[in-house]
Amino acid sequence: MLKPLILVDGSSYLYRAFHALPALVNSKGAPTGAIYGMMNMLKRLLADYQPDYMAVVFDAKGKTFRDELYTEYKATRAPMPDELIQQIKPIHEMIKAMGLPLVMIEGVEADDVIGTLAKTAQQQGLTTLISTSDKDLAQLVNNQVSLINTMNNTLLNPEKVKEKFGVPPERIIDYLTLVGDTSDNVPGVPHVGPKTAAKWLQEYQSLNNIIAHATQITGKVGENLRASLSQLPLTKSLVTIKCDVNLPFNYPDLKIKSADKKVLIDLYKEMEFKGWLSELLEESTENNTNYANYVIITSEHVLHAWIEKLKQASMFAFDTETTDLDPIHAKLVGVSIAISPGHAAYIPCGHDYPHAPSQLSTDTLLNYLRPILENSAIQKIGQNIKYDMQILMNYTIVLQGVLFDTMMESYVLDSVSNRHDMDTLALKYLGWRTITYEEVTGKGAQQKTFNQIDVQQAGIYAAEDADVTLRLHQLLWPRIQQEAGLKYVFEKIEMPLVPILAQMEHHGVLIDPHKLETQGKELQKRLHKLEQEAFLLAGQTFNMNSPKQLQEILFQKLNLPILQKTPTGGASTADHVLQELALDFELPRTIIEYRSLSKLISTYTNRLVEQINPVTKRVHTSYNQAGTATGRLSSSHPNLQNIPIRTAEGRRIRQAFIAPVGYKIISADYSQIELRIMAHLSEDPGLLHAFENNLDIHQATAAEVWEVPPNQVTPDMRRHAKAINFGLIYGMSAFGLTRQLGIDRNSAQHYIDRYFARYPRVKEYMDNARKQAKEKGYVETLWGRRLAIPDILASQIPRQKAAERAAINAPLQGSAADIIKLAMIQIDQWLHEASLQTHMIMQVHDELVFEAHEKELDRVIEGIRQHMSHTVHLRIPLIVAIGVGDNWDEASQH
DNA sequence: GCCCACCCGTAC
DNA sequence: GACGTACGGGTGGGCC
Repeated sequence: MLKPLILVDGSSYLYRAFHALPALVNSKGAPTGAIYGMMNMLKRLLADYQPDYMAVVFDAKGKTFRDELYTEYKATRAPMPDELIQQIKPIHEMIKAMGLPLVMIEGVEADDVIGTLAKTAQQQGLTTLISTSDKDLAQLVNNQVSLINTMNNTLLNPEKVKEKFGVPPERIIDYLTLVGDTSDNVPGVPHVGPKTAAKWLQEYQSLNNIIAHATQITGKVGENLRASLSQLPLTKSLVTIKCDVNLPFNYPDLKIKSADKKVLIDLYKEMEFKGWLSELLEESTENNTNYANYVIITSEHVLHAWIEKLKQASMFAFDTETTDLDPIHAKLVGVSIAISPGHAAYIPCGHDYPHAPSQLSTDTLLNYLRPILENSAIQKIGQNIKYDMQILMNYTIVLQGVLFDTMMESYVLDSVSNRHDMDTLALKYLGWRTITYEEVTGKGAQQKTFNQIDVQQAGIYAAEDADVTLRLHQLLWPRIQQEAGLKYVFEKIEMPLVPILAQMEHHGVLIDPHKLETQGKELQKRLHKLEQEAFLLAGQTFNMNSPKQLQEILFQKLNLPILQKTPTGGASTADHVLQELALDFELPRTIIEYRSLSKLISTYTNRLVEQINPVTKRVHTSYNQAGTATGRLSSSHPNLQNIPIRTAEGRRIRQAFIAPVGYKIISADYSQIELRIMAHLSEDPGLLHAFENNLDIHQATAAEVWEVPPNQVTPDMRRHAKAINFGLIYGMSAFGLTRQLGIDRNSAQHYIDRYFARYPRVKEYMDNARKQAKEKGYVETLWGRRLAIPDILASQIPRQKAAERAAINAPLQGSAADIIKLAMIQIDQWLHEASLQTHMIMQVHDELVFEAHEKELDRVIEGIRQHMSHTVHLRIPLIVAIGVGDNWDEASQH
């Protein structure tokens, strides 16, 4: 069988690669993401089909026949982004260097070149595979021509075209004529989309026949069709791909030539595609690979030599390999180190599959490493080193001298991109595709733990991790050093916090499982009763946990009014909707109660007990230090930052967070910290005055907005003022306030106007935040942490508005995060220096929780208060509310 | 059985 | 679309 001719729609792929893939840049700042994506796709095609003939076709300059026919053709298309333009020349060079025929014909669109080539090939009896992501090309499909979408590996043959569009390939032109193409600014019949077009074509077979029966088609779309009749021929000629273009070459010119490796190597170097570069170098020199200088150490004398090297080195990168992602359960399997780029070693100590080679024992290894790891004068680099710190704690090693964590370097440079794992960073910054953990261990049911992995294979993987960590640091650290604010945040906030979080996670929080189990059983009973009640009211049984089924019962069966839709168009059953319905109906009331209990039981009572470590009797959360866009921490497994507090039933969960015998729980939280930061940043006299005098801020706000003396503020006024204050922090609109307070739009707007009249500098702050985001693309915290606001220039207005709200909120939330992090660092240092037996065990954004020894209670409370209040100095005081108790709930009552 | 989008609810 | 930042449970549909 002859190999197929492959035609690549280069232009469409370049666009898709550009938008779908992360925006890579090389160290000179040149964008390379689209090039990388395009090359990836071409390499896949070559590997999958091993073609002899191929053409990579791009649009070229010059007006086409479509521009002549229709002056508005592609008129609404946004100009090509600069980052993409810069990548076009390199990708053309790279394609040529690979030996692939590059086709660009002035005045002819890529589609028409592809159509013509496919037709010619067919006449010669060849099969053709067109690689594209553009659906318009489906019109070319027949028994000898199919489309392949290399992005998701889907093949479109005639049957698949029918399946996808509802019409066969020979009707695709008719279909496209009816639907039109908004991206090319080609008009179809208004309000006719894929569904209607397919329906009509099934009914009338062809466009011509539809036109002939246009008068029979009823409704608004029928009218639209009749109104469009005169313009349909134009649309048809615009969407029809020309298959008879004059081509200045012959089929043999499309033969793939051998690659020019020298040119390719230079290009890969320029783009910093290190993985492909090493592949090529490996091919040409056989032995020069990235991994050539990785060694596996299994003898004491070799290890000894490396230990000497480490003592000499000014810094090194290291990484631990273990049996478990969860550091509490993990056992050490090996350690890797890198002392200069490419110069790395793996020391296995815990591989235990059948016939594993002899290794150093964990004890021997750690005895050699301990003096190095505990020596703070020897600088270490890690990737997510909090994890490695905890592993070493399990072996009583206290890691010192960790100055750099590449995960935190990445986070400080760009807190908005939410991936800071090593594989992502290596690709983004080094163009290096690392061996992934899954590639080594497999996944799903067959996944092995690292101790079962072949030592040789593990060695390459592990040594690469250390090597890449070192290289990432060498690239990222200079970028941080250039910016004083980022340097401060990295050196004085994030890195000192790493060992503190490691210690908090390691220490854990004591939980009383019996309390939770008792509560769980009670809740289960009540839940069952509520369920029976609901079934009676609904007149049938259904799954109360399913919003979908619930929605059918409420709005279809019982015909209750639909008060709000979900973002995807369904009828919402969210709490506030049910609250409203509950005024008139009984079932929603039952559902509300069921939901709140069901939430408690599934997320808290049951799950929390399951997550207690059987050995320590504690839960060991994991704080993600690089997880939020604003600088806050997040917590998971379990999430200790969303334990209920608002309801009595919820607070029973907190009662299960207990102190061990001889200890008490202390809870200390900053009062109104974000509003205080708003006062500081805006320098608004009204706000400053309120906080300087430690007034009840919501009462003071109410007094200002309603122009009454503070002592005449009613509870309702205060409640409204509180909602306004919170709303402000979030950049809320009059609409939002309307919904929050259940008042009409005009009153809401009036409140907001009054507020800004009374606190004019707050308004100024907000305008400035928007302005800075627009000008610089980011806003900053008080300490110079940068918070990117990428959507601020988005074309969709709602996204832009959301970005503006984020720009207002981020400096407030982020500065508060900076403050509490600084406080944690100071308090931790003080607790150590004073040799106190008190442990910091949780952080909940504006609250710190401690386990304090009873005999030092008074001293610790006063110390915590002093440190938290005076960590930083703002224009107004920071007030800290502190409570003590046998459990977290008691400690939260101040 | 695994993965993911969606809806919903908890915290600050 | 309408109030910022998170994590996570259950459902239900798609995929292998």
